[in-house]
Amino acid sequence: MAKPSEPKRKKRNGGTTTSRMRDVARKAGVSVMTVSRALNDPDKVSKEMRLKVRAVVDEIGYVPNRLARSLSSNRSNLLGLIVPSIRNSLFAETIKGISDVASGNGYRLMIADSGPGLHEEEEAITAFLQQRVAGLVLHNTSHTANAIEMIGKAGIPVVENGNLTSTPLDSVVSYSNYEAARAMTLHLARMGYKQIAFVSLVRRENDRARERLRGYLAALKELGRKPDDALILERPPGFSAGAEAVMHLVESVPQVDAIFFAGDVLAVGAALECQRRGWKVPGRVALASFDDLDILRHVNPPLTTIRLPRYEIGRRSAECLLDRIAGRATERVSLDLKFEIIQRESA
Amino acid sequence: MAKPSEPKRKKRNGGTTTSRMRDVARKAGVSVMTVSRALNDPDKVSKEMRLKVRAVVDEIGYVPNRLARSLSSNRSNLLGLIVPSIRNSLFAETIKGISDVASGNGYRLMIADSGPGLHEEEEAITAFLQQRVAGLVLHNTSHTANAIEMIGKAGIPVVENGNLTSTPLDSVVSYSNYEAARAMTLHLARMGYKQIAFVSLVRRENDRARERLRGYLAALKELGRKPDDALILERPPGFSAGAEAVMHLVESVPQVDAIFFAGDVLAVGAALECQRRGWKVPGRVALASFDDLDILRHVNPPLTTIRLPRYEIGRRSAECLLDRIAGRATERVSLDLKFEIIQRESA
DNA sequence: TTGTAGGCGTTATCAC
DNA sequence: GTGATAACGCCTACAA
Repeated sequence: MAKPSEPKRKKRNGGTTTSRMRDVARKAGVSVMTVSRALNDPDKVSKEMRLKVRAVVDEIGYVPNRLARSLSSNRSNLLGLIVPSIRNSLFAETIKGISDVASGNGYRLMIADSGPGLHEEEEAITAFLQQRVAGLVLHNTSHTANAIEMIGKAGIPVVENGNLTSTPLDSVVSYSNYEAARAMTLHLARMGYKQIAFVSLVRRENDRARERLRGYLAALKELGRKPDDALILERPPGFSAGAEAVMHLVESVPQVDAIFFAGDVLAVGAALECQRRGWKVPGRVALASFDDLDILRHVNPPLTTIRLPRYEIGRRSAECLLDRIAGRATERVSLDLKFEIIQRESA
Repeated sequence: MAKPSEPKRKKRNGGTTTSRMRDVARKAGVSVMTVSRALNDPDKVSKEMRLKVRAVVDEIGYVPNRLARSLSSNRSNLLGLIVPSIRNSLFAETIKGISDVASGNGYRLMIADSGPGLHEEEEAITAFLQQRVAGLVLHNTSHTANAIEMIGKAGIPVVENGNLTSTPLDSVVSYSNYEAARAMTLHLARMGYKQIAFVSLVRRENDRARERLRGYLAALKELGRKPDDALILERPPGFSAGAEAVMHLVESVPQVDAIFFAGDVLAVGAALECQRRGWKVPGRVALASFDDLDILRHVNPPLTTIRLPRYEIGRRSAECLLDRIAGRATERVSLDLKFEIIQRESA
C-alpha cells in the first residue's frame, strides 16, 4: 500500500515558493518536529542534529513562518502601540524605548496613529486584537466603552503611558501631568512671577492637557490666586501657535509676567517670536515649557522646562508588558517615573 | 455511529477563551463558511444570513483571527517599514504617510528601527519576512547581500525611499539627494557666495549623506572651483553639532562665507549659535539647510532650505506597494517626487 | 446561496 | 532524543 501521498500545496506564490519546515525536514532526513526543536529549543536535540538542521536551513534559505507558529502555539510575538500622533517627536522617544525592548526580546512592534479621536483608537485596538497582539501600549488614558470591553475580553496585558491615571485599564507607566503642571506653576510663583498665564493644546479629547490645566489651577488655588480666564489659552500644536499666543497675551493682558506653555513646541515658537520682537525674556515676560525637547536648551535664552523620562517610559512600559506576557509578573503595575523641573534662563 | 466528536481545544488562554468562527456558526445555526463569507464577502450571502451572523458576532464579541486568515489564504495584511532612526522627526512625516494609506486599506504597519547599521537592517528584514509581511518599505538604499537575497526569495514587493537610487532592489519612491545638494550648492554660488562649506552627517553607512556630498562636489566642479577639505565636514546629528560646526568653520577658515548643512537639525543649531554670538546671518556667514523642518521658518533669520515631500513620499510608497500586492500593478516603479529650493533670509 | 473536505505551516502531546 | 498525529482558526475549491 502506498503511504498517504503528500498533499499538494494549495497555490503558488507568484512563481516563488517559500520553503516550509517540511522541506528542511525531508532534506535533512529527519522529522518536522526535530526541525522545530532544533530551531526553537536547541537544547532538546543532539548537537549533531542541531548542526545538520542548521546546515539545511542555511542551504535552502528557510524562513520560519511566525503566523503558523503563533496560530499553533496560541502565542504571538506582536506588540501593539497606539499614539495620538506619530508625527510628534515627543512620542518618538517613547516609541524608541518600546521598540528597543521589544526587538531585544524577539517581539515586533505594530504602531497605529489614532489621531486625537477616541473612536479611531477603538478601530486601531480592534485591528490589533485581530492580529492577536500579545500586549498593548496605549498613550491615551481614556477610551470608548467598546474598546475597554474588547480589551477585557481579549485578556491581554495593557500599559497606558500618557498620564499617571488613577483609574488605569490595567497597568500604567507614566508621570503625573497634574503634578508636573502644578509644580511648574508653583515654581514660577516662587521665582516671583505674579501673573502666570497657561497655554496648552486643545483640551477636548486630550486628557493630558486637561490634567495639566488642573495642576495649574490647583497651584493657583494653593497660592491664593484667582484664575483669570484671559490668562488661560488653548492652541493647536506648532511653532506658529506659540508665537501667536505670546503676542496675544502680551498685548491683551500687558501685566502678564510669565507664560507656562504646557505642551508641544509652543514655548519654542514663543521664544523665537520674543527674540524677533526684541522682547526680553524673562525681562518682559518669562517663559516656561513642558517636556525637554532638545531644542529648548539651544534657543536664546535657554528655556526653563519640565524633564520627562520619555524614553524610560517606553522602556519600562515594554518591560512591564513582557513581564506580564511571560507570566513573570501577574500583578498590575502603577509606575510613576516622575518629572524634574529644569531651571534655565527663561524664567 | 457517532459523528466524529468535536476536537477539544488544545489549550486554554489563561481563563479567557477567545471565540472562534465555529462558535459564531453554531450559535447562528449555519456553517463556518457562511460566517466567513458573511464577514469577508457580504455580497455572497443572503441579506438575512448577513444580519443573523452580524447579530451573533456582536452578541458574543467575536474577533476574527487574522493569523489564521493569513496563514490559510497565504496573504497577510502586514506592511513592514524599516527606518534608520525612529526618533528622527524627518522620518515621522514619511511614516505618517505610509500609515495613513496602510490603515485606510486595511493594512497594518510594523516599524523597526535599524539604527545606522546595515546588519541591523538585515535582522529587521528577517524578522519581517518571518511575519510574512505583504510588502516592505526600506529607507536605506544599500543593504547586505544576505538581505537582498532573502527579499528576492520572498518575492514580495519592496519600495526604497531614502534616495532616488538608480539601482533599486525593486521600486523607488523618493527624490535625488545628489540633485538636491547640487542644486543648493549652485544656488548659493548664484547668490554670490565664494567659499561654500559643506556639513553632513557621518557618511559611513549613510548613502544619503554620501549622495549629498557627491552633489556638492559636482556643483563645485561645474563652477570650476576646487573642493577644499577644510570646508567639508561630517558631524553627528543634533543641534550642538551644528553649533560646533559653524564655530569651527568660521574660526578655522575665516574666509568661509556660506555653509550648507546637508542634514538633520545641524543648520538650526548653527543659526542659534550665530545668534548667540552676534554673528550676522548672512552678513558674516550665510546658512542653508536640507529638508524643510518646520522650525527653519521660525528661527532668526528664517533659513534657506530644500523642501522635500516627506509625507508624499510615504503616501506614494505605500500606494505603490499596495498596487503591487493587489496585482493592480506589476511593473517596478521609479518615482521622483522632486524637491524645491526655499529661498529665505539666511542665504 | 450554502455546505463539505482538506489544507495553510507550525507546535503540543504522547509514544517509542 | 526523536517521531507520529492531531490541532490551532481560517480559507480555497468544489459540490450540492
